[in-house]
Amino acid sequence: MSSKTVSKALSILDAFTAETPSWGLRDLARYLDMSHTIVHRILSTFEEKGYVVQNTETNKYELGIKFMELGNVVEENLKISEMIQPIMKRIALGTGESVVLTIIDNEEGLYLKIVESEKSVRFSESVGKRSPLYIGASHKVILAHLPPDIQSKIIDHGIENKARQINTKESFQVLLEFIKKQGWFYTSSETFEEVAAVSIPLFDKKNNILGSLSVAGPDYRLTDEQAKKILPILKEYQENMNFILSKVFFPSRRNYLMNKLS
Amino acid sequence: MSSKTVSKALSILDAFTAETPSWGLRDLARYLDMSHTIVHRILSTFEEKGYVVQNTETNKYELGIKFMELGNVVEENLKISEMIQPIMKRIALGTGESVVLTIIDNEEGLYLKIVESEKSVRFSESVGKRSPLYIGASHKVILAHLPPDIQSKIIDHGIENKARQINTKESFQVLLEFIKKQGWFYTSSETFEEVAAVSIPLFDKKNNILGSLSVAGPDYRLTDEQAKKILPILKEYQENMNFILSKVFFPSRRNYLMNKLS
DNA sequence: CTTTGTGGTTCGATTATAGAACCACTATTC
DNA sequence: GAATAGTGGTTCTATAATCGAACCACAAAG
Repeated sequence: MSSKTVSKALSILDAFTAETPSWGLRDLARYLDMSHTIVHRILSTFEEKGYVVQNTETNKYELGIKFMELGNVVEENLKISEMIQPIMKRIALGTGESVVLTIIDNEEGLYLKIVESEKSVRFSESVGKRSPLYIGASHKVILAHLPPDIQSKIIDHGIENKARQINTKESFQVLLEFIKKQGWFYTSSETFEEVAAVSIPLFDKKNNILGSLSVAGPDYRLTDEQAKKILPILKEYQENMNFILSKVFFPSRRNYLMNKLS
Repeated sequence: MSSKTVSKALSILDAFTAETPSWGLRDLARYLDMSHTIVHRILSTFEEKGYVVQNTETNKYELGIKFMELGNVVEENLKISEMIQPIMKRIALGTGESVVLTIIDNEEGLYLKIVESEKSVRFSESVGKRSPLYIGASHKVILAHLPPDIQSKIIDHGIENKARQINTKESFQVLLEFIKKQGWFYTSSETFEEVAAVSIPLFDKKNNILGSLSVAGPDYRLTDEQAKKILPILKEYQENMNFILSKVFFPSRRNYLMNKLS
């Protein structure tokens, strides 16, 4: 059994995103289809505890610095910066492009870490963004290694939302099979316009898919041919990343998706 | 009025720190002096919403990746990385030492951002750590610019906790006055053993203290004399930082401390 | 100066919560 | 190997916290 009140409180938190980082009380209540009274009470509690601040000029509510703290607790716990950063940095220097670590989290792909290239024109996106698994090389490479029943569910979801990446379910499944066999994938202008990426999958010790490692850059520079040249550099660090991620991602995290789908 | 249930839920979150990032159910309940039933119900809710994960091997609970996302929402909202990072990087390169941005948040000092030096021996601490305002250059420089009544309250708090930095209230107040007049401060082995730091205060447009900017390094390298050489580099960027932080920190954040103390 | 919008508050009827007592399980003790 | 003490997890009802219609006070717009 779970707590209704806490659940509502967390739904309120979920409303704060990079796109909508500040909310007026009544706006937020309408968006969540809740009474403004309860939203107000919960926000007051968050504010009391330092989790939310109210802009005194606009009266709008925003997430507090507390979340940076807690985010850091998670990051430290995962030891991401310590172990993975140096590898990603090396790949960024070796390829001259930005390097992206994507993981699978709750049916979606999540940019966990990005190390940017030194070049003035480079792929630069914000960590923490989620998107469905049928879009982009970094995500497709993950989807290709998921069990068929979960694949099927996610593809159906894509078809429902009329994803332009999917023609027919069958052709998409053939594509995924190809990606799985090839062991890497290249896309151009899928998730982001004019951005291309090469991705390889990352696994745990038992060969369960964990996420992917990608090199991303402007499509005029990161062409199909250039991607093939970059591939060996990526693959050079694949086992190393697998090893670290296996240690860092406890079974709990790995199974999270599976639990949700069962 | 605030919600008791949500308040309890947030107290549970507060228990997850860099030092204690994972908790067993009953341990946590004991620590919080709550019934394990309610802790369990709240944790289940957090888990359902992806805010907490349970390690399937140890059964212990940990904060979920969600907090990295929300932490990022806050960071994007504050535009810290975009605007402040380049300045701190320049100072780090110019001085060869790590650069620390500290802000005042709810009676305490909070390391908001650290750009590390390139040297192999360098000051390296985790962002998000809090400590009382009477310890260390970066914090004292903030305390020196707070209103007398708040200063007094914080010093009393330090005396209660037998802080070794404070001899008598009077002598400490004299020191703070000196720091305020001088406009900067240097300490060695205060917050961290063998670590020295030079700090300058940062203000908003109305000259309210917002935080401090520090250069920190090993005390054998960052001596008193070296600090004086570094000072001009720090001061060079002071107004620039003031300007950016004033824009970035809404009055809500600035007044947070004051509201709490009133 | 009425209307419609804020954010914030009040209070009683309703409903979700609290927590003792309970499993099922594991590890340790004697 | 029976007894004990520890896990995490669940059940159930008296009770206490929550919900939300109706209410401010205020601001902007018509």
